Amino acid sequence: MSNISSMSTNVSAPDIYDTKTFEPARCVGPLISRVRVALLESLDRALSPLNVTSAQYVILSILAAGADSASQICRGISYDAGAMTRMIDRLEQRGLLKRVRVADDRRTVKLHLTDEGRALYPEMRALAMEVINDLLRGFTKAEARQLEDFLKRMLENA
Amino acid sequence: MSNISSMSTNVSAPDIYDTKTFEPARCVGPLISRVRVALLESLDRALSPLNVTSAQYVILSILAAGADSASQICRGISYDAGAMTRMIDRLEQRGLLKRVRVADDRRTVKLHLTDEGRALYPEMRALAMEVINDLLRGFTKAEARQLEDFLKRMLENA
DNA sequence: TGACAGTTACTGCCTAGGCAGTATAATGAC
DNA sequence: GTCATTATACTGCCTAGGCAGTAACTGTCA
Repeated sequence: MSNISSMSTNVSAPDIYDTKTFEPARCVGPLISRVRVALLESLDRALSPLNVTSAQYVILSILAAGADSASQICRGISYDAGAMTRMIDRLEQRGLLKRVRVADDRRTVKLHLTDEGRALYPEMRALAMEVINDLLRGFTKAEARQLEDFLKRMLENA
Repeated sequence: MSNISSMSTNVSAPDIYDTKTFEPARCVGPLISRVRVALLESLDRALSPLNVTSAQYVILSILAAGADSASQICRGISYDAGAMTRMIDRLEQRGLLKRVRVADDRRTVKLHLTDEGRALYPEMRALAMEVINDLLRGFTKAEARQLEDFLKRMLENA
């Protein structure tokens, strides 16, 4: 039993990996990294006809989900605030959103999709969905739900 | 059914996400990214007493698994060759490995762990194993194997 | 009211990966 | 044996995120 797990619970399941058999290059760590790279590459490829990067899509999808300020988005996905300022610069220059200063709190800038952003977002979303469906090709829905559950549990453990 | 999946197989399971219910911010994509960030943060924290970063550990673990040249490692983990040159610079400066020019192929530099690297690696490996075990806290071994299987299948789909 | 802490956005600086181009060395075709 | 192709490592340039510091602003509480 690892030190870390014994700190957080004293009636725990056995550890998954043990010193004898643990192979760093074959465990879930590298697998997750490689899946993420593969996903982002596919996503960038799929979105390139729209002249949008995967990183830009991520921000827009959070905006579309209801967030409307930079700090809100940063908190939501643990994104650096400085990087966010520059990301918004790019999205604004690309014409997908605009900064709107509001009177009731003059620190914040609200982020509004432009007409082009609003028109393009459903296409991005459809392309992203295709990419993920393709990555999950051959999965049953139950397996996909279980994968989501596993990932959520890992996040809760972190 | 998505265009992409219908291209690769014509007798396929139904797509996991559909246009009506797909929520970009809640699907497996962001989950995988966040798990990866959480894993790397924990790993950096765990390795910091050894004055080693998670990225450096990754390279060393591949060396320890048998690879011994830069290009081999780059191919193995899709790592940029230019970035690798500089990564090796840092690892060499840190005293964990050394470049060794060999006579039979004078293009390549073989990478050898130094005594310090060889001595430190088992500690890194143990710390990394603890981090991953902690992230998988509460998982049964069967669940962990299934998670590995899911990730491998996604990689094969990519 | 006014000091003060917290929030928000932004900027400069640093690090690190991606990509293109280069030099050297090995390999293969003829 | 020579020449074209490929492999390997490296370099310069670009982009982008992380971090620290700053300015403007808000809310709180003495």
